[in-house]
Amino acid sequence: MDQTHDADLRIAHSPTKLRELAVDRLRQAIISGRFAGGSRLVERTLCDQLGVSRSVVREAIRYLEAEGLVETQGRSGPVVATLDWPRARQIYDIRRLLEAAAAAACATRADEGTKKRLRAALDALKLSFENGQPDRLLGATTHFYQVIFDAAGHDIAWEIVQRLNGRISRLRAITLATSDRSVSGHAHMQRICAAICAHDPEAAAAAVNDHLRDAAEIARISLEGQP
Amino acid sequence: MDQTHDADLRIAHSPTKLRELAVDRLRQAIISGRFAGGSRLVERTLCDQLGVSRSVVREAIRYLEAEGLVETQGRSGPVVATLDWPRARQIYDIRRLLEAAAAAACATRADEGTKKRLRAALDALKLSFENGQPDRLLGATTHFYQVIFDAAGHDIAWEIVQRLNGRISRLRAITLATSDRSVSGHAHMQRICAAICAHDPEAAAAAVNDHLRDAAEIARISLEGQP
DNA sequence: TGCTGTATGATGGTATACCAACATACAGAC
DNA sequence: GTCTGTATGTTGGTATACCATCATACAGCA
Repeated sequence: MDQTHDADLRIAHSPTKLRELAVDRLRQAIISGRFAGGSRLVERTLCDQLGVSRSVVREAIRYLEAEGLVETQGRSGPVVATLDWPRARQIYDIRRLLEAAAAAACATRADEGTKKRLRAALDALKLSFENGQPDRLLGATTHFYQVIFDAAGHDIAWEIVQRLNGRISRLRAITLATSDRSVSGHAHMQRICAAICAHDPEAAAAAVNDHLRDAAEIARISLEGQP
Repeated sequence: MDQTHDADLRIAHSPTKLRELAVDRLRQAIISGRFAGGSRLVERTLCDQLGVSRSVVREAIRYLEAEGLVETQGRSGPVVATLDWPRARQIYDIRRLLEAAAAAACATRADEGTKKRLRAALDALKLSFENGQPDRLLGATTHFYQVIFDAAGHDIAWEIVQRLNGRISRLRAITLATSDRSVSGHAHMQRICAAICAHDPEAAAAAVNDHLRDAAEIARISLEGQP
């Protein structure tokens, strides 16, 4: 029996569970700002909104708690996590370390396929800058960095970065779209792409560092309300 | 009414929930190897073992899934996560980035209190090396690094490192206790402590890098079975 | 009016019920 | 012995029940 043909028939993905749908829906609602930072997530209300039982809601909340998007204060129920500048700064710092390392690794090992995907992601990113929809901008940026992390083989770091990005999602939308920057977000990513395609890990890491430092400064102004 | 006295009466911590106890107990059982990598975690069996209902067990499993200690494969129930060398290497690499950054920040800002705590942690560590119990060794090492992260103000990085350490806990016990190292684990930490107390961030980061590189190599040999 | 006590409703924590799906054992036929 | 069909048991996913605790409203009293 030819093993190749067996593989074709394999059912690789199980049906999506209600729980998974609920987690995704809730995560999106938090990230999009529909549930603002500090707001209560009342289980029975969420049951009505999501159309599922409390079991599903509770399990979803446990996931999101572990991701840091939801906090459970001692004696009252779950609350959407809030974000102050000191914590945001930590998140930007960690991202800088992990993203710079991934860009450097990607620059070392990028093949033609990777470069092609990266340039395509950069084109899509340029379109979404022109388009002006923040969600598409976020999605395009995420995809750009995902290409880098995939090529670098940094799966676990990507998980961590995705989680951290979830926690600062509101900020990210603002910082990406901000036009009063000395160097645009798109220009930063062009530099990252160029350094990777030139197989220059140090330039790639430096470009990521610059990008994240800029973004962090805009975030700081946004959160602290003063330049 | 004196506000100071009000603060004394405040009930700061809510009673521990069954759910929290179950998470801790399960986490410890996984970390200690009682539930080996790859083994099934059957909900009803865990209910009997923990003496709680399925709700509590399920919610605990959701947390541990989000932490990466438990994996849920498509069509069968939760399994204790396994660890191969490529993933372990990623974890060591990420730890190196985060721990080196924390040590450098700690070296920059360490006050006398911090230095004192660090030296005390190092003394306790030396005792546990002599003592020979792996769990105490792990605990002492964790405490040493916690002092560093606290002083550095890197709370979020510490959360991430703790989680990553949970995933490689078996490996950590082995690498810490290994005696056929060119530089002992304790000696590495002495160097880290000395660099921090000398306010030398670069030396602190370099010492952490050396420590983690050594540990990663021992882990690789342990997982791949060849020097 | 302010304070206290009581009733009611809302909410989270936990236990249990129900069902579908899957795994395994067993009987019967060839 | 091998294969098929059926029965039974196990397990996960989801819904619901129960209870304790807390918050709020309201009534009564000084």
